[in-house]
Amino acid sequence: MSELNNHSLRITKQRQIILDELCSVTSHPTADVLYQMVRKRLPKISLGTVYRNLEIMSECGIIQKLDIGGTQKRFDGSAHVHYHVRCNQCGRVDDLDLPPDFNVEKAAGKLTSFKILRHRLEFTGTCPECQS
Amino acid sequence: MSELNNHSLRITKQRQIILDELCSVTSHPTADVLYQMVRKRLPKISLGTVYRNLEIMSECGIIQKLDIGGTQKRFDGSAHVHYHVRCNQCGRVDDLDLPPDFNVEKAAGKLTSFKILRHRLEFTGTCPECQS
DNA sequence: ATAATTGCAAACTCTTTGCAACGCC
DNA sequence: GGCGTTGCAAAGAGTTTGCAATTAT
Repeated sequence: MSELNNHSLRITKQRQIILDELCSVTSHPTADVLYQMVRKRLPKISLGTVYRNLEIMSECGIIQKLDIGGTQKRFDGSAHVHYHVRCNQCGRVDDLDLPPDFNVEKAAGKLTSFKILRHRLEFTGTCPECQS
Repeated sequence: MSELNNHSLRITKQRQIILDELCSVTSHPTADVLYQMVRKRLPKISLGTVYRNLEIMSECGIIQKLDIGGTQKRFDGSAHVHYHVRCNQCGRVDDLDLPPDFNVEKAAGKLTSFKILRHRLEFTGTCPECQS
């Protein structure tokens, strides 16, 4: 799948608007939420197109696909490495800008015969709205 | 090894054998792999029963449901907090017994208005078999 | 006795895919 | 014009659920 990098990605209005909408937002929307957002500007777009483009853009490293707890994948318009908090009640996902700890990858590397490539740290908590 | 007693949970042979098989293994099987394992001892068991019991037992804290990358959930017969490495090529998941770092939860708590409850640290790497 | 649990199959949710028409380069 | 991309709908994968029969306590 990494040969997608060699494909010339065309700039279609669908792709542009999906990326626009995703980047316009600090939440980490699921594909269907993003689909609803995009439909306000492109009423005829299909959900399949949204999925296809999110897949392609995350493979190209333009965006991130998040595989956080919960049944649906979420998408992040920012490609830089950072951590996340997920609300155990409503599922909301926020960024958590703790500095990425790459030393922990070295420590892990000493405990396993896996060749460590990256790590993911996720917090579960209760968001302010759900605390009341 | 975990016990089923203590809850209002009945000890059925299905439940007992599912737990037995899960605990007999250091891998982190998906529901369908575990189903195949259990079927060798209980050929008439249904996949739904396996799913139902894994759900119930993880809710009771007897086992853990892992929501690691990949399309299927995985299950861990051990309920103690620990980290995991997942192979980016074959999907195999191993334990990684780095001591859980609860200080990171305190640090995170200072950066967010979420009330932090727990954290999850997962590594991605290439397993020995896939390195060749 | 009675309430939890089971097997079965159908339903459900999320995501992917085949295909003919379309549109960017 | 060529070929990547789209909309549509159907298929796929994984999991959950309704129900009547069964079983643990």
